[in-house]
Amino acid sequence: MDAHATPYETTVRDIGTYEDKMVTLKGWLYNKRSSGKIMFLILRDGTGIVQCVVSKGEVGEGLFSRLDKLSQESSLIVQGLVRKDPRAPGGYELAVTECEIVSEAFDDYPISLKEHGAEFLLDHRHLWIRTPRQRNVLLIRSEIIKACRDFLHNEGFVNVDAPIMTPAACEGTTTLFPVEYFGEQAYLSQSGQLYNEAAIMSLGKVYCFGPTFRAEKSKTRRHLTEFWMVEPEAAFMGFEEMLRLEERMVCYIVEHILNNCEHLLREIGRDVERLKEITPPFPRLTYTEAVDLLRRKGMDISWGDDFGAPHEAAIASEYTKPVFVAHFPTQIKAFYMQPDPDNPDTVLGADLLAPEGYGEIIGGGERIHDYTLLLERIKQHNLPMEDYEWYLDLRRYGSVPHSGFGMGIERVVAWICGLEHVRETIPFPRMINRLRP
RNA sequence: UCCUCGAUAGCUCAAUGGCAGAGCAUCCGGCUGUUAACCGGAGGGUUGCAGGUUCGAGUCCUGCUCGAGGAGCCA
Repeated sequence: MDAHATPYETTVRDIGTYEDKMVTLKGWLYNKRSSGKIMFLILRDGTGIVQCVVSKGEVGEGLFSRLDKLSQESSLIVQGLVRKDPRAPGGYELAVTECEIVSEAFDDYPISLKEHGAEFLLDHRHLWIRTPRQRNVLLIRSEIIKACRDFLHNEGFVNVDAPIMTPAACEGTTTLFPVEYFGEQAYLSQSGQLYNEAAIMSLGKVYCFGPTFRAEKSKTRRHLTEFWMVEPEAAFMGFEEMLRLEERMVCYIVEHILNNCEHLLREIGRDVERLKEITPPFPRLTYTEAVDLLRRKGMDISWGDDFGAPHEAAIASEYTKPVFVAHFPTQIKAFYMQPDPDNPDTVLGADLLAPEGYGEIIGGGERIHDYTLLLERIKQHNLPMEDYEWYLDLRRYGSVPHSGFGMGIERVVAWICGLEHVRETIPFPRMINRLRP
């Protein structure tokens, strides 16, 4: 192939299929290493990173010196010959014949290839996401979301989306973000569950997938104020059936990521062998068994206490797979939880705790379907009756047993990627003291 | 809201109460196979803010601001 042939337009990902052919690549200058007469431009294009070799003899004095002055993150259209070379990272490199500088970047690009602190990186999140590691995490997030949707559609679930602006608390527990709504007080949604319960009476099996908002002043590596949740809900689905659905869904996601993103995981240093152990069935504990386990481990907890983060961590550390903790005491759970017929002091609710210290990734359960009992619980919890009339309608007109759960996407991404903090799992994290960029 | 820790060059960090420094980045120069390239040179500072102790404070004390980790709450 001679250098004057019309080049193929391609991407770094596919460059191997164009060995010894002329191609053009469009991207950004990630790094540059330069010698007197030979220069290495490290180009990234969104699909990968490739080394472009520029020799003064090949491109001439003029282009060589212009490229030699090029600043980090300048945008380029590079033309050259694809060569296989063991010295090149990735195995292939581009022998540059021509290069068009699309836009020369200012020479003070803040993200260097050296280490930076969390605050600095978050202040520059709009640029930080260009780095290979952040790109990989966002790609894996995208694939996890795709896997959730594929799985649920394969299982016959219909996507219905719940409103973001709502008149009242879903559970009346966590702090909500207030929004002024034409003179009325509204709140950003903290869950789509109640609306899902309406939708299943129309469609049978549904899920919503959207952002949720909690104004809690949490300052931990597991919390965001704006996070994404997938919430499946199904009519006639019992508690046991729901647990098996959760198990299949988590395994499907992990399998999808191992099949499609294993190289991305390895690049960011994830031990993929730990993920290969994620197969059904998941271990199960009742709340009562979990309390016994914690007491045997010397922790100070009594039956009826809610679990804190250290308790969850202690339970999860006993297993290499996610573990269900089920049948919590009624008094520490939400008003809509269905009592366990075998033990009315507990509910048909379960949390799924991820391994390796990532904590709760799913919370769910069977909902109360009896009108009288639900009415009683709404009164017990002092919830504003007028806001729940429509919810009670669902029990007045053809109520059926039903169950559902919510899975926090960022926590799943953090677990699968093996990240220290959920702030890296979402393009632009919102936290207690971070609204920008 | 509480507990713990921190804040020094654009970035990451060092400096026994005694001259404010290094690496990277930037700019200038050198180098034909670099791998977070390397070598030489230059510029770059209200040590978070306000007080205090001291002959002398980046360093010690008080208050404040901002941040990090954790708790509570949760997915």
